[in-house]
Amino acid sequence: MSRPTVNDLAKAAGVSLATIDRVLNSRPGVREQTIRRVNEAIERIGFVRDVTAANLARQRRYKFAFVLPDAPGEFVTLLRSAVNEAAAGPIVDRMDLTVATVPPNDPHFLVKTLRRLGASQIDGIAIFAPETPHVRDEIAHLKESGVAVVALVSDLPNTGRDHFVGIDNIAAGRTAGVLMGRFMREIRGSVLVLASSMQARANAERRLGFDQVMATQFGAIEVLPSLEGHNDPETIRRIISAVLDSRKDIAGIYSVGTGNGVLVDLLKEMGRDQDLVVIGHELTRNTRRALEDGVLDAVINQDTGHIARSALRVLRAKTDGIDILSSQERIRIEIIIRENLY
Amino acid sequence: MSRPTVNDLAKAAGVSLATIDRVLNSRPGVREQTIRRVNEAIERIGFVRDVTAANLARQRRYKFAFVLPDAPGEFVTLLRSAVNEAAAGPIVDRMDLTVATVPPNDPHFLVKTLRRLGASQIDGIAIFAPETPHVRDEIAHLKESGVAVVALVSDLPNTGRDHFVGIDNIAAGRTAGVLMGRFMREIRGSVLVLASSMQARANAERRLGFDQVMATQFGAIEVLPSLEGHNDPETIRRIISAVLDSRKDIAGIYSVGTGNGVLVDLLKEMGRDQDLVVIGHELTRNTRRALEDGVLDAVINQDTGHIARSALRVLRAKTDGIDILSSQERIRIEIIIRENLY
DNA sequence: ATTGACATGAGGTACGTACCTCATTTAGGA
DNA sequence: TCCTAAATGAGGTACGTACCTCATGTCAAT
Repeated sequence: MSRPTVNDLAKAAGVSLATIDRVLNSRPGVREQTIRRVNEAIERIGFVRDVTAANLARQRRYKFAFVLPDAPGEFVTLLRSAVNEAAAGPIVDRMDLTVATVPPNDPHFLVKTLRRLGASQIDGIAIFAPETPHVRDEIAHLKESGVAVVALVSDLPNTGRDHFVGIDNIAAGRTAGVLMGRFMREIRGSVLVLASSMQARANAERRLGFDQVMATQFGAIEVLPSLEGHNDPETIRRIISAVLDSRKDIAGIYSVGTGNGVLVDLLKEMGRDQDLVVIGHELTRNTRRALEDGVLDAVINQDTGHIARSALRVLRAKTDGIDILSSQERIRIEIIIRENLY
Repeated sequence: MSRPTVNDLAKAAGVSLATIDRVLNSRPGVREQTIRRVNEAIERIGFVRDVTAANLARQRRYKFAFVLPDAPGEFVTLLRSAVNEAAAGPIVDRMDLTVATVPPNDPHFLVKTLRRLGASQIDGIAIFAPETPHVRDEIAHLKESGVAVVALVSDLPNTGRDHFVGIDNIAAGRTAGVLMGRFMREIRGSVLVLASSMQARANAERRLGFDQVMATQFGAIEVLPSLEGHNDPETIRRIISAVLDSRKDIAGIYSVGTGNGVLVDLLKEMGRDQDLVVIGHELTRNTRRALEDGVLDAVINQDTGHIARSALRVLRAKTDGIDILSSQERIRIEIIIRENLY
């Protein structure tokens, strides 16, 4: 009934408390056969370390860091806010949390930041950055030092990171594609695709998923080549209005990334805010308003609050060597329309 | 920098540790002015009780119970599974969790169950049951005894419960309505509405939301009176096929509750599995398969895992007298199609 | 049998807080 | 001023575990 303690475990293994401590904390000076005996007793009586008591005894502070890009996009701002909100809640009990910002296209600076963090007795790092060979190497070093590493939003699949907290962007693009095709009354015409830059892996994956669905399920709709707005309002205005002016068959717009404020304003000015199917990503202040105004028909969202909390839970679990609850840590591809806004 | 302890607080308030203990734990024998002095010191130095250290000292076990209906529906089965899964995870540290089952239409048995739980030194109860005057009274008693009460899935708005963990079913119905209208290529014809029973408050609310949207945004679509299947496969088959046979203008089906297995099978048998827009609720094994097969076009879901964990977090927070993180505890109205299945 | 190195045990203190007992102080009334 | 009741302080033990020191035991080699 009651939870077995280290005293129970010592009795069960036939050793002293000091030996239990040595085995549990991998201290030197214990024979293999004694270690085996203790581990068997752990299985036998179902001993589970009381992590909160241990943290009290050792005055444990978990040192975690988020490494976020210093990018102009709204999503990063939202993510930073979410990290700050999580930092003010119960999840950070006994945690020291650092947020490090790196320029988005400077792998050298990123590596330097990771190195600095690695040298500061950090327990875990959540990284939102693209994968490069140097990043891969640095993460390998972190792993060797026993630092827990979580890839945030954008996976780092070849780095040996402990966990990925984010969505499958191909599936997100597919989701957008299905909604685009289903929301159109007639399967004809063309769809304009807007992205900040197709260099970003997430954007490329979303476009790929979108194309898959449009080609297989809505073949009579032509998906136009991606227009790159580079987060520049004037560029976005120029390229979008040029296409809308020259092609009369545009039936929908898929905005692959963030930065939807300019797009929404432009559609309103052109009087095209109610006749196109417009689908974007990420629930920001701009996309919220656009959903409410009916300019945006749906937003494919990943909840930054869930992402921030999940990263912290995973980092803590990895540091403590305990299991995570998979269903809790699976970030959803959320479809948001006006009626289910939250 | 470091977190103030009870020793720091004693110094700051100019009293002994024993007095601090008396004030913090509301023990008798402390003058009002001393209490005031301690509370001012708490504000001044930002003392926050270390709940985990206190729990260790007092060998605290939280005693929580879920009161669930013994109903034949899949959703309750899913919810029970979710509670069991949560019970196997880290969230139940120092918790004793009980699941009590009550017949769905027996308020008397429910009240008896609540009374029994209330008499067992329970700290908190999560209740999935309809609100009746007797239930209201019993919850009032529980509240008087300091028991935390969370309404689960179906709100108990006039009971003084501490928190509601669930979705707004009117908004869920509206969401279904928007998808129904948007997924139709032509705004005409009629929609068949299937419910287990319209007596259930959730079902009535969903139907209300659905009607609101259909009437205001898709007025040329006729929404038929609800058909009540009473969770009986034969009844469901009979009433659905009768309508589908007699009316050739049926363009969509809205299934308000659960129990979609029979509906899906029948549509397949009748060869109507690909030409209707079919929208249902709750992500169950049946609706998953139906989404994958293309019989169901969308499912409006509330994540039972999130609900179970949220209830436990809220009950624990209420018992400890600390704040909850609102954004974490807001249950989403999820739109699930095949591409964003999880 | 003796010695030395390694393994293990015993006992103590610490973490922040709860809770208990008994001694001391304080405040108010006669 | 004295007495009494109430308020407060002082000190100790407990929770489960970490971590330290030093004493004791074990084993292998000489």
